[in-house]
Amino acid sequence: MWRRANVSLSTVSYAINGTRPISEETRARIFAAMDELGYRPNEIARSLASKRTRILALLFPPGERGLGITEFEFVTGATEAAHARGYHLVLWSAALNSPKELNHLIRQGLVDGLIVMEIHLNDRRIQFLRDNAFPFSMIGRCADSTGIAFTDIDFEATMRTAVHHLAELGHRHIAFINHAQADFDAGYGPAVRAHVAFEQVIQSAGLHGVVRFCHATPKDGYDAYQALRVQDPALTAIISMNERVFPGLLQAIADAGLRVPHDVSLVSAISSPRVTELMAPPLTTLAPPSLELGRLGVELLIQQLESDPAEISQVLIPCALVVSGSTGACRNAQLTHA
Amino acid sequence: MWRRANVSLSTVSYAINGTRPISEETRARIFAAMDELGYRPNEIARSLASKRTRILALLFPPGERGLGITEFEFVTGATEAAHARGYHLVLWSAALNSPKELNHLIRQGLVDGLIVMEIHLNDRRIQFLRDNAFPFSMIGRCADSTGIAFTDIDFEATMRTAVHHLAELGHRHIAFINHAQADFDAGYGPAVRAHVAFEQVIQSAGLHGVVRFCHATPKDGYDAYQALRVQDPALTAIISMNERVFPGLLQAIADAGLRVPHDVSLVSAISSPRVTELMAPPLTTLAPPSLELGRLGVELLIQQLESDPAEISQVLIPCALVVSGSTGACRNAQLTHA
DNA sequence: ATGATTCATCGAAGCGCTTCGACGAAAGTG
DNA sequence: CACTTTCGTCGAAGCGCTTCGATGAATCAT
Repeated sequence: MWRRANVSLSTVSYAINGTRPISEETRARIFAAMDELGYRPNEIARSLASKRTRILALLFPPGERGLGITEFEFVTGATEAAHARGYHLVLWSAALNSPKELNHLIRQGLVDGLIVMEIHLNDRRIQFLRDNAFPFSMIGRCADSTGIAFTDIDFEATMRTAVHHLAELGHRHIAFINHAQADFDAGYGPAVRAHVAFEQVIQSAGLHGVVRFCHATPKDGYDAYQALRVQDPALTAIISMNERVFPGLLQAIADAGLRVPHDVSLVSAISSPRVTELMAPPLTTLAPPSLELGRLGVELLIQQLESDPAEISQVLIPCALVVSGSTGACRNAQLTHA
Repeated sequence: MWRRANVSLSTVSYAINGTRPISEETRARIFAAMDELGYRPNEIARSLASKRTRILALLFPPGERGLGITEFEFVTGATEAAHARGYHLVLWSAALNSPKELNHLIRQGLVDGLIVMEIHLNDRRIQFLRDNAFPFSMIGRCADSTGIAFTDIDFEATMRTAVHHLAELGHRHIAFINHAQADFDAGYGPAVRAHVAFEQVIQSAGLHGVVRFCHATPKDGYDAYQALRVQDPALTAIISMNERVFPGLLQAIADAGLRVPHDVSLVSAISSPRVTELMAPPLTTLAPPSLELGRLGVELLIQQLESDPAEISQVLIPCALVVSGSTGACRNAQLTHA
């Protein structure tokens, strides 16, 4: 007990948590004793007594989409934000993304709330959490996200930036290579939203666009370029959601006797410049604000947890355009106008 | 209370934990009631009572070394292993890598043990944990790792694989591009061990080797190649620890009127094929067993925690050689022999 | 049969905190 | 100056489990 500072156990608690007023003199005595003895309150005991663990869980994506750097930065950003707010972050991985598994985990009472990522338009996990009124926030969003705190990429603004960048360089015929058809059909958020945004922006800018789904392999990238040329022979620029198709794309372009960016401009959407700068030429990239998204995922959850009438915020952030060696003036700006 | 199954609270506890024998019939009744009511024992309460939280912390590396995929896979592997063993994994990030911060965290009693990564030869964190007899395992190892559970890349075997691969192709003059001098001087494990291993393997194979430190930028890669050519004009192969130097390396080689792999072979050591396959040509790579290392970090810690006279294991795993387009037969195999 | 074991179960005492109600003492009110 | 407030502190009652010692029933050896 806290005979060391001549106060009762409860007084120590009040001093640490600021739950009740404590005289300046007593508080000082307590803190002095605390670090004299190197004392740290036991988190587990506090959690049990207060019914708040100050532990958050990040629901981890399953396998391997993209190169993982983006996801990794979510984790990094979230971890940092959590620490900054005095919370701990635990990782819950893929397999348990079924409602049943999820149920087991949240019933354990280990965490105060969840950050969910890799959201699909109709996500069973989200529906489950909502039904059970368990606190959570999303990195991404579903079809109907009313009343749910989330942060996501602003796909519309991002696509507008990409298309305008190309349009300013004189490109009129632009292709969009999306994730695989299966991802789109499964309602994977980025695949659907970027698709919709692309068509919208192309149309309102009066440009000519073609779209195509593509698996994340060089081989499929190669085939995709050939198919696209058939779909639109006047094609001079390509925006791709998946960085792994570029080797194939570049090869196909070279095989066609064309050069990047002289004949064809390339933009890598939603990927890390750390990766795309390795390619030759280094790719113009729309870099997602991954650290920020991770950070916000945590912030929005904590806000919801700590504000009395739970506040729900929704934040969209566009990707940053990093212009590099794969985009340039359209070779035949006049021709395509005709 | 557990009137639902007509047993006492303690009997339920024994049934769940297997702490004492329970008749088959009673156990069945208990489990039936459990999932009828959707009951999950409260982890926090168990932790408080049992003084074991079944939570492990992964001490996260700070900033940005490499492209992060390797580190990310540590995290993924560790998370999965932890779940498989019924543990939770929390992330503790960089800033708190000082002993003082670390002390605060472990005194909170939140975690049973630590997995530490990005180990330096003389790591203050390790010294601190050892002095305080706090359970931990390392991904990596320090100068004196006796009595500490760790898993690490087998740099010697890895380097042998790389050099032999090149030697079989006829290369006799091989360069090694290490991390930055500062990392080496700071005793960063991979930088030091790979370096030593390279020189050792080169010597015992009777080859000619040159080594060089290099910052992780294309610009420094470019300069490094030029300097290496001066150091050894007969150079025909380069092994680099850092994938980010390759664009510069490739550029410098092209500027010298040479081609990869026709004139110069390139090997990317300790990096992800997922990244190096994006380059042109795709790079021959020594892929670290990252998932496995993450998994083992957890396994070794748990083994230590659960075995009665704490067992300490140490496991080295070599990188896998993934041969790709950047290595080929040495152009002037005969010439260099002279 | 009878005492000695073993087996399955129960009740009670914590684990180290938070939080509620209470209680003196100092301060404000008419 | 008696009377209500406010302030700072204390003791005790849990939080939901694990674990220890104990108990009664069934099993075993003699």
